[in-house]
Amino acid sequence: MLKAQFDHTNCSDCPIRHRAVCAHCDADELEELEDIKYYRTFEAGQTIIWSGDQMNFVGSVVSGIASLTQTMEDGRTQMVGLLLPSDFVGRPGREAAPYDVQATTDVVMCCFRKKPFEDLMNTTPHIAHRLLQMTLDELDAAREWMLVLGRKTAREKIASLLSIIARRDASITPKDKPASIVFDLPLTREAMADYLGLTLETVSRQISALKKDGVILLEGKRHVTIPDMRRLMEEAGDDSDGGFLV
Amino acid sequence: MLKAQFDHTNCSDCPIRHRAVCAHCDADELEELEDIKYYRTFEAGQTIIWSGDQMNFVGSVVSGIASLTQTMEDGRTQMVGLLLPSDFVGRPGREAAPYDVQATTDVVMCCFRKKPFEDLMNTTPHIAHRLLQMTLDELDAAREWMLVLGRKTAREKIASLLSIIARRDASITPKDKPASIVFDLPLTREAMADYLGLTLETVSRQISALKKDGVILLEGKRHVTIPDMRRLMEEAGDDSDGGFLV
DNA sequence: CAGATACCTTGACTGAGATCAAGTGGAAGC
DNA sequence: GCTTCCACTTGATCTCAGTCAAGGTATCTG
Repeated sequence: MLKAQFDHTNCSDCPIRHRAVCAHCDADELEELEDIKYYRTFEAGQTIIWSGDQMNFVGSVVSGIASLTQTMEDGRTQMVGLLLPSDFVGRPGREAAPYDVQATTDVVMCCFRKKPFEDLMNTTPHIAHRLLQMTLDELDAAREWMLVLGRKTAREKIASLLSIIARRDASITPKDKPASIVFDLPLTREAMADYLGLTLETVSRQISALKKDGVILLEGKRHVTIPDMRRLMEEAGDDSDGGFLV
Repeated sequence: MLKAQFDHTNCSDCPIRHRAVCAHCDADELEELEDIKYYRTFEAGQTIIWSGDQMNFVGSVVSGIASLTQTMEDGRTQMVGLLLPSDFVGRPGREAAPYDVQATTDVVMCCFRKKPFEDLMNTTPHIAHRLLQMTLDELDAAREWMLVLGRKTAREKIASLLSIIARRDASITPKDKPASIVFDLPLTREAMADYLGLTLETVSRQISALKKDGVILLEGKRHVTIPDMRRLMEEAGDDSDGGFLV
């Protein structure tokens, strides 16, 4: 069942080589990383790290999608981060994990044992610097999301999520066709609800409404076409051009 | 009107010396910082940085409280960060500011011109490392807040905010009296609403309700006493001991 | 093939919080 | 002392999203 697209073993062939925490490393530094890295795969639905657990590794998502979630005692859950390929997992300098990390799809991770990685960080400014930039980007994304959670309507929330996923895909697929964007939703309705602070019924209703109004086209339950990205952005409440990040 | 508690000019006397971005700097490094630093004061209500503006400085909050806010075209606003003394403002490596930064109370900032600070960061691992830790802390706080915004009830939101403010004060005032905590709210009802994703009427109603139920005591509109911190934490939905940061 | 399961949709009703509106209390200004 | 203003409170009503419930569809299993 786990058919990981996982056919490289050294960093130079790595699909996230130029975007992950190792992006700015030179050949020597990469060699040091090679020594402490190992790959792990996780099936969709599996928990990668439990909140409160000791973290003994950090690493990068190579392929697939993982999510960070917080859960209250009574079961209410909120997704607080979506980890895409090249995103970093774990926190140098902290013992215990603050959130659950779950594999939303099948996931391949490039892991580093925590202690050696921390040592390497202290001697390799390229890594520390890159990690700071990535963390600042994540902080911006988290704050962007706070606006979505705090002030947007259900319809705007769905549109916001779709536009984030669409934009991510757009950055991977050619940019010269901004006309119509096509992608598969990597999340179930329930996962979307957890991300958006909604119930899955509301998610379903709003997706149906956006479909009825022609903002999106649906084929099956997951295959989405955005005929007019500008229209979607308006529905999301992010007027026009304002670019924000995943 | 602006009576800044601002009676130091060199770093060794600085009240945030041990907690700000300069915390780990040694004497030599501090001297370099002294050369590029300058102080600015802002009155309550003043905007320190406008979203989209070129940022030509970064810096630390020395005293007072500032807030990061995002605003939609139709006027809906969401506060996405609360900056307390020692918190860092600005983002090395980015040109434009992503949010408005506003002085909630009178604020004193220790500013560094951006370019020299970036240069210094590249040559001073102590600063870069400290900034990474602070950014990771802020990211944790932002994600904690996402749970509040996405999944908590109005009453729980208010209790969460009060417990954050109480905990911050507790970390400044002596710890040996966990029995009853007293502080002044540094935010208007409207600012609380913007932070919590509520309306100011709902904030007012829930504060009244918590008062009526004996969870808090109010003297005037701003002076709060928490007779039983554990009770407040329960109301916030953060069961018992689970510690989280400002 | 029947039955189970996971994921999704839709409908009817409810309720928490928003909205609209009026009023209170205290400080500042004339 | 009176007015004005601002921050806040309280009440009445409305509405959006939650809750509860039923049903649909595709995939998997024995």
